[in-house]
Amino acid sequence: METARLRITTWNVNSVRIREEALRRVVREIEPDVLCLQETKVENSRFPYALARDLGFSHIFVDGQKAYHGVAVLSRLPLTGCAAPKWCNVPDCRHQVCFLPGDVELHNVYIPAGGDIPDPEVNPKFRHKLDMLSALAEAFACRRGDGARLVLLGDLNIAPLETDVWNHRALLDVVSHTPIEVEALRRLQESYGFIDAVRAVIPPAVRLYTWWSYRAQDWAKSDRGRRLDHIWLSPALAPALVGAEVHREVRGFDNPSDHVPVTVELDLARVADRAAATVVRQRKEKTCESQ
DNA sequence: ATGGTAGGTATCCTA
Repeated sequence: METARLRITTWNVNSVRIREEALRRVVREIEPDVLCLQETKVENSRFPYALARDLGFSHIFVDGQKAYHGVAVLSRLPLTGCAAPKWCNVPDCRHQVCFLPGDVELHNVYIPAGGDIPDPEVNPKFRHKLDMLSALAEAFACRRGDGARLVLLGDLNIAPLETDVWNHRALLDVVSHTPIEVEALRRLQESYGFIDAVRAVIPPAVRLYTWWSYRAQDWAKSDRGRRLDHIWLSPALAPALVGAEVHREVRGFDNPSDHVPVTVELDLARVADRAAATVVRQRKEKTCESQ
């Protein structure tokens, strides 16, 4: 019988070029079929393609720029329909969309960190963060109910739950956990009815972090983390969810990123015939175009 | 309460 299991991992790698050893170990230990990276910090022409191919990823989709941001999808499976949308009239490389076999539409997203001051009137970086979230929400709201098999993942730079930060009260006015951001993230999630795959597996009552500052003397001992990296599924794909993991141990690797990988495992045999979903989606796309 | 580290780039920006 044909295997329908799919392991998809997201990781803010904080420079793909300096992370070769950690990248090799992550792929060896996690064995993702699809590895989505953020903060690659490299132009496409200088991306380490040979390393990616050596790790078994023969399908590589990059959208990078010099020094800042940058996203990449490394895949063992063919990628089709690749696009790198831009938002808010900003040329940053922060979003990729592509299709995996099984009609799975993958969105690799890197939301702006937002700077230090949580006020959009005085801080343009915070304004940009909120604007990109609302622009994405508007785009997905237009498609709501189209039955697509969506995965939206990446560094969303927001920790929405009280248990997603080491101290809820202390972080209420710290960018990444302010009520205005949490509300903006909630609106994006609700725009299409996305399911938080990680919290569907690991209960919200459990403290869970994906990022620890480089500035701590001992990140593991102080454990002042935040859950900034997420994997969401559309309602049509949610029944395929069979597992989710946060790879905390990766923060303890030599020369680590400050973020750790997050993985979901999907079993596409658990979702309905994709031909039916495709028909619904095409009908909905026509509706949106005519508006 | 403050400042702490890391990566890329080219001397300071971003996270």
